[in-house]
Amino acid sequence: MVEENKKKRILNAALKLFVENGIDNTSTSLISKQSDIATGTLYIYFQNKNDLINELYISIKQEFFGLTRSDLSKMEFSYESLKRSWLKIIDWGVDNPDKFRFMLQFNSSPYNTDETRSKFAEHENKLVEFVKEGIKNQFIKDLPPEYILEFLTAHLTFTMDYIVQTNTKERSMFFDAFFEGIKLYYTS
Amino acid sequence: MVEENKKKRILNAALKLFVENGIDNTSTSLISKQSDIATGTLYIYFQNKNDLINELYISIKQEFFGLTRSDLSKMEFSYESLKRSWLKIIDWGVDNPDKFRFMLQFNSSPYNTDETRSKFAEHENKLVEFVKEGIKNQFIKDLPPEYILEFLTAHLTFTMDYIVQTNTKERSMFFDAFFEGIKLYYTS
Amino acid sequence: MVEENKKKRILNAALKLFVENGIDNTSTSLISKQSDIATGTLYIYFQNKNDLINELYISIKQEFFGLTRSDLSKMEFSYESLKRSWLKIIDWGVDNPDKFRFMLQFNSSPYNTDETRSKFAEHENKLVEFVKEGIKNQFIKDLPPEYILEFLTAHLTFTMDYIVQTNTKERSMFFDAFFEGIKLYYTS
Amino acid sequence: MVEENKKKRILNAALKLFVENGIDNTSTSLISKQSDIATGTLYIYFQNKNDLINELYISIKQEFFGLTRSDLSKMEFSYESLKRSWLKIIDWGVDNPDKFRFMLQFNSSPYNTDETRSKFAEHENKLVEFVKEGIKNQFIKDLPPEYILEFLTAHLTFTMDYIVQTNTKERSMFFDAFFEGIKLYYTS
DNA sequence: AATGAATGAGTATTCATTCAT
DNA sequence: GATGAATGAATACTCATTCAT
Repeated sequence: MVEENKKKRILNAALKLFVENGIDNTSTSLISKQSDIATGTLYIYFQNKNDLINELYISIKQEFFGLTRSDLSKMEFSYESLKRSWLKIIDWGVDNPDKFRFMLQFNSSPYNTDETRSKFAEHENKLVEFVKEGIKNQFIKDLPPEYILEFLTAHLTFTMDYIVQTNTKERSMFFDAFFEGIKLYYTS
Repeated sequence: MVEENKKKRILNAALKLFVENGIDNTSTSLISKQSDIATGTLYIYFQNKNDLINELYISIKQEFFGLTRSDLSKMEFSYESLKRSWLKIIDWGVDNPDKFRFMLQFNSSPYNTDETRSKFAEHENKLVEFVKEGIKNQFIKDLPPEYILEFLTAHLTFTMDYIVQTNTKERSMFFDAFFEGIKLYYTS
Repeated sequence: MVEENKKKRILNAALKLFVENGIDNTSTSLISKQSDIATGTLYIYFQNKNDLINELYISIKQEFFGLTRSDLSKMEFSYESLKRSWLKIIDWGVDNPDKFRFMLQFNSSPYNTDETRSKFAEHENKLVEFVKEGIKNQFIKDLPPEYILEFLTAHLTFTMDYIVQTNTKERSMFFDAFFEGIKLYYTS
Repeated sequence: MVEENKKKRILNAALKLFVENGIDNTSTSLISKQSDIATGTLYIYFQNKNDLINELYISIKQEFFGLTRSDLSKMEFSYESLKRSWLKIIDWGVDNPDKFRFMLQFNSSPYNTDETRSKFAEHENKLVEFVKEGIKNQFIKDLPPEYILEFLTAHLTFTMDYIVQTNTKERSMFFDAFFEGIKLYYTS
């Protein structure tokens, strides 16, 4: 009987070590040791190191996208709805700093291939639609939707970082610093 | 006489390979080959691989900070002055995509230690002063200056990326998307 | 009750895989998979991989020697009797190319130990007697009987190979090419 | 300066170990140890283990074919000329039992690919021509030339083996056992 | 200063075998 | 008997670094 528990242990150990020392400076044997399994056991649960890295990333990214998936399908674009999602993500990042750091690390690594990216195309499309609606309804500026999404991601990322490092309780002002940059001021 | 030329060749080859394949997937022997020198020669110019990586980063980061150094000391905070610096940096990034990519890669890698960061404390302080002045003079919101600087960095980074990838000529709208997020709207 | 059927399945799968990929490039786990049994089950029927290899060889060699066993005990040496046995063996090899190939592979491998060879001493002795009779009765040249037997084996082997590869129907000429080499021409 | 001597040492150690324990039961680290070099040094001289195996085979096979190359181009087919070549090969095999054993081992291994075989096509063709001439001039039977060559090879192989094992001085009778099998008896 | 052959610790991965269920 | 997850020693190969020339 495959112990799902053991796979979890491997992924947890890998996450911790990857964030601490970098992916390439973490040997599979160290992961095994930290998971309290034999070197060969890792290869029962993962075809190879690359697979482990990818599976870890995908599971985290899915969790990440899962945070806002339900909101995204129902909600209409508004300051309030966007802010609610934004806060959810920030809270998750503050609670899961390793997962969040690993995502960053993976994104700017050679492990991040087109193939991996394509796995999340569907969700990306939904996000684009969401932003387009905001533009059409004149809530936000007519910037390229992809630009706005990358702005959102970058803003979330460094804000999360800042909150974790300074341990501040501040949230609203940070969100506004983003939103006021993209919002459309009515010209009468 | 140490041939400064040869050192440059090594750094150039390293930069190219690091960006293409990642730092850890680039062997020193490959760098040597691409630099048309013997494997041992690299170790005349650099103590070890780590040194080479750090020196490369430092030289690029210095070039990067150098872009705005003179401006920073003379100028007073204003929309125009900030925008001018912002544009300089964007232009540099568009002209030197490898340098810019490497900076990103390095930043989110285990090579980025406190020691490396401390090398640029002076310049960071100047930037903080610059921002504080903007806050004091009520040009921009009373956010933590460090937060604003990280915002600026993040915004520059992803905007540069976006510009490089889409090859767009647009600039002003992107800068405004940042500036309107932090600017202070007078309440009379 | 040990399922003799299951053991057969293992041996058949092993034979096929050994011939296809070589003994050392065939893992016991692959043999298990091809036999539709669990990895551990193989070790109920065989003490270890070495045992499996040896048992497979012995069973095939016994089948091989069995082809001519009855003939050998009754018959007197003659061109006809030798040819009949020779043809039987060729036919068997053409019908069982995998068994024949595996015998070759095993023979020139480090698995072929003195211990294995000694298992067939009795049959070898009978063969020697058969050849000695042919020499005594002046049918064949006075060469060392062991030499003649190895000649016979070598000739059978490469001829079988040639027949399998070219798919020829020719037989007699090939046998004669051997027999005329060892037959004694009467000098009156 | 590449020490050709060191490469020789590796090839010699490999040959010895391959014959003793089989190719697959000989680790590259053992070869290094026996050659008195570091594990990594082997990979300066050979791209990988497979390369080492192939290069070893090719060098031996070339030596082997070299034995008779000059004879082959000048000589006309005759009992005497064939016998002279045959004796040269036997002598070489008796003097170089490891090389001869390795050739056998390699031939019936999965390392023997079409690519390797193709390397010697030219020499094989010359041999075929030589045999064809013998057939045309009615020295030997009208058997397929390829069959005759395989016969020759098989006969040389087991005869060499027999001579090495029994340490006999006999030669002529063995050659005749082959030649009388293929020679054409004139029918007037 | 420059070379590049040599080093050997370190890496990902395999696989025969065991044993609790 | 049967299972298959688990083991860990062993393997081919890499690569940062050294040093005699």
